[in-house]
Amino acid sequence: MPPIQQSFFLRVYDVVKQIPFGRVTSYGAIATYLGSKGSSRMVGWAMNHSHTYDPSLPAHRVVNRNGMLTGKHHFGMPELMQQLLENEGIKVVDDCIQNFSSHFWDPLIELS
DNA sequence: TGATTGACCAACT
DNA sequence: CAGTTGGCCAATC
Repeated sequence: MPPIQQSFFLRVYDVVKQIPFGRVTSYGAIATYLGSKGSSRMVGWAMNHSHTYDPSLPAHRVVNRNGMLTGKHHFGMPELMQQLLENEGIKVVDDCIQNFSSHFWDPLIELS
């Protein structure tokens, strides 16, 4: 799939949309896939307004590099993010995804 | 129109 | 070993 030659923003959304069910990825992985690992902060910012652009974006499948649900507080209800992840078969304990490596979905590999 | 910030990450002190 | 800093891009103050 040819990468969308749009703003950083839209490319982030494009990647997030392609995250498979029951899988998760990290901000840094997305940023690296887009070519700039330094812009991982941007990814987070983009997700902040993700619902404004497209409410259907699976933002709950994007966590930080440690598998910690740092952005859970942005889902309206902090419990919602964990709820959605567990609904996909992902175990979350203390805001951390258990067996994170197994659920990790790397756009660098999967979208190569 | 400059300065600040943001759901991050890695490197450096 | 923990706290700080630089980096990246876009939006808000």
